[in-house]
Amino acid sequence: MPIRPSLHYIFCPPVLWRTPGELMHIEEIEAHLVKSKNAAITAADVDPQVAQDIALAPPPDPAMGDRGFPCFALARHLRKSPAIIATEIADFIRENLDDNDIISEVTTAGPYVNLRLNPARLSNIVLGQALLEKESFGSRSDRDDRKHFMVEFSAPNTNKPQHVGHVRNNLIGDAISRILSATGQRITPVNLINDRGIHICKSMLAYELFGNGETPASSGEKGDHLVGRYYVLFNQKITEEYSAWQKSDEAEARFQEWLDASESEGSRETFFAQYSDKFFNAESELGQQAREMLRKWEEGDPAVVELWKTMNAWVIAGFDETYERLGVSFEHVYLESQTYELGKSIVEEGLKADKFDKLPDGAIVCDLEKVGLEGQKVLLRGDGTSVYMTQDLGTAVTRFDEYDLDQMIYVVGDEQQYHFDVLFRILAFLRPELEGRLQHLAYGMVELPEGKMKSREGKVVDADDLLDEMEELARVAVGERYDDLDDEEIEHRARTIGLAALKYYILDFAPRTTVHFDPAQSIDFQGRTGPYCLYSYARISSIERRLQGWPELDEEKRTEALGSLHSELELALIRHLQQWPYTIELAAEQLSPSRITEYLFHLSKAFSTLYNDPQHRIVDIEGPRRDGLLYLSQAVQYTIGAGLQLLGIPTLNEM
RNA sequence: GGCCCCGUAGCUCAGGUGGAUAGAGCAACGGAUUCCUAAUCCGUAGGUCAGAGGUUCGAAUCCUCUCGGGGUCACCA
Repeated sequence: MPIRPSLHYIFCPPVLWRTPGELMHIEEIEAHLVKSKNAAITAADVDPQVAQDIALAPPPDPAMGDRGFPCFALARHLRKSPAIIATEIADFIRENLDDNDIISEVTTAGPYVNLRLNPARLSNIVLGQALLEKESFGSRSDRDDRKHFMVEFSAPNTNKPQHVGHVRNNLIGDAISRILSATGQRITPVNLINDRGIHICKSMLAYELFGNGETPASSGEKGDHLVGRYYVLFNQKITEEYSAWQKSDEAEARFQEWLDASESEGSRETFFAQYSDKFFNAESELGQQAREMLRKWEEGDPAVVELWKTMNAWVIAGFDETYERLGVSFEHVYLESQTYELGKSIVEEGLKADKFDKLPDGAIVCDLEKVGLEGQKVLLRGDGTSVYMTQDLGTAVTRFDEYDLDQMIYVVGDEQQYHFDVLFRILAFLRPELEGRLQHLAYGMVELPEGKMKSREGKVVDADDLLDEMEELARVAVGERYDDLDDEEIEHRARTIGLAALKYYILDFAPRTTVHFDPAQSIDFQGRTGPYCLYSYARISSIERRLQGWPELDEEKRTEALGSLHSELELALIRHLQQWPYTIELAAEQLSPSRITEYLFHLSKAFSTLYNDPQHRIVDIEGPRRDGLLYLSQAVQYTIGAGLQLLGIPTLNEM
């Protein structure tokens, strides 16, 4: 994995253990290597830009060195073979090393130049920084180019409980907020609850018709689940109504009209499948009632508003419980019922500025050719009511104004990519200063073995059920290992382990990936998992207990201890820790928490390997190297803890 | 049909501006515990990176085409 020179990682300068003239930060090591490489290539009379473009990367085998780079690209400029150039460049670097340079060896392997770092120096710098920064190792608290990001995620509808798809959204949004925060940016995480609209009226109507006044209290059911049951019921009822209607003469007439008009050979099934929306809007009795309910809601009809308030309160209380269990939170929660009209004035303003057009029926549209796309987009209906786009335009502008934002990130499924493309273009068209300041973090859908989840049919993996199952599995696993734990401790461990398993599993997929989720066998506690990382962390705690705390040495003894780490397994861990700050940057740059899960597994794995190695049993080792190993373990623990923190996973000292 | 995403080991997935031998987990097979937690470790096996062209010293990665899967193209959200 090459280190990207474009990463502008800047550490807060540690105040301790600095010897004058010594390299002190991880970032300075990288910068020094890049400088040496660039100087040598430039000295060979090559354009500095060419030198800059050649990236340093760890060689395939650590035995070859810490960093290396190829010389192929120089052959063209120097008219010599890459291998000869590599030799000359290696010679130059070697001859120009400072006294006591951290680069301890320069070698070539054919056309590659490889640089080795002095292990004792590397160990002192990397571990020194980790031990100083502790749980915030790799994080920045501030930066010169600090920006204010708002991250919008979750955005549930109040007609049903949340499922795994929402869980993925919640976890990605939460982790990205934490990760960006760790890079020193200012983050405002927000939710936007979709609490109004025809889909909300569906569950309300079903409840009104069939609910018999039951409540979460009377039924003992969580509010969002109760409401979700009526949403499913509504869809059952309308499916029944539709099936019955399909046998009517009128339906037959519609079918014939379609056949004649389209000259298609489609079957009845295809026709009725695609006609269902029209049926809902034009023929359905239930559809008629739902629309009537929406109309009354918009008019402020007291009875409808009262029902709406009651049911939404149930759902939102249910959501709060789920968020609490998941450990995600928001700085501000927007309700669509309070924001859905925000965009109207902005659309009007665009019309006055001649950017939008008015259709004969009064609808205001944007000609998408003006923003580099085709077709047109309705921004406001002819009757003056708003559409999704209206509210998104309004909330975006309002947020930039109210929060003094630099960037806005929407965590929304990739099915809405086109919508956000259009939204961002129209926003930039209206407000040129917003150009490039909005991002859509699009993530793939979560699919079940039997296909897509269907909330309307209740074919979903429910978020609360999933959490329950994870905890139960963890409870069993804990129970198998200990028989002397009190219930409270078992519960605590089961909750943490179950949550770790779920979060790690979900976040280990790159966001773009469509997740194929098999509830029966997807989540494991073995191998590359959250519990695996927790386990490494807990083992280090057990070393601390066994050895009665971490060493506290003076600077000289400590330097000696850290400098005594020299085996391949020890150096492998130190090199992993060296990568940690860059890993956070990379995860932030790519908006991908999976960079963190990946890193944590590799780090935990490297630690487990050392831990199991007979030559590295700390209890069997004495003197400075024992202290060195203890410091190393402590640094690894800080880092695993820091990483899990970015994923929203709490740690355990015993599992 | 237009646009977007994807196709890598039996399964699920990684793979940074193109660089050295394409990785991991699970599953399979074989080992390791008088020991700091076996939710562990070590090893074996498993790949025409969908296919074909092209660019390049060098392609899983960039370009073109083909095939296959998904999404989207509403006055829904």
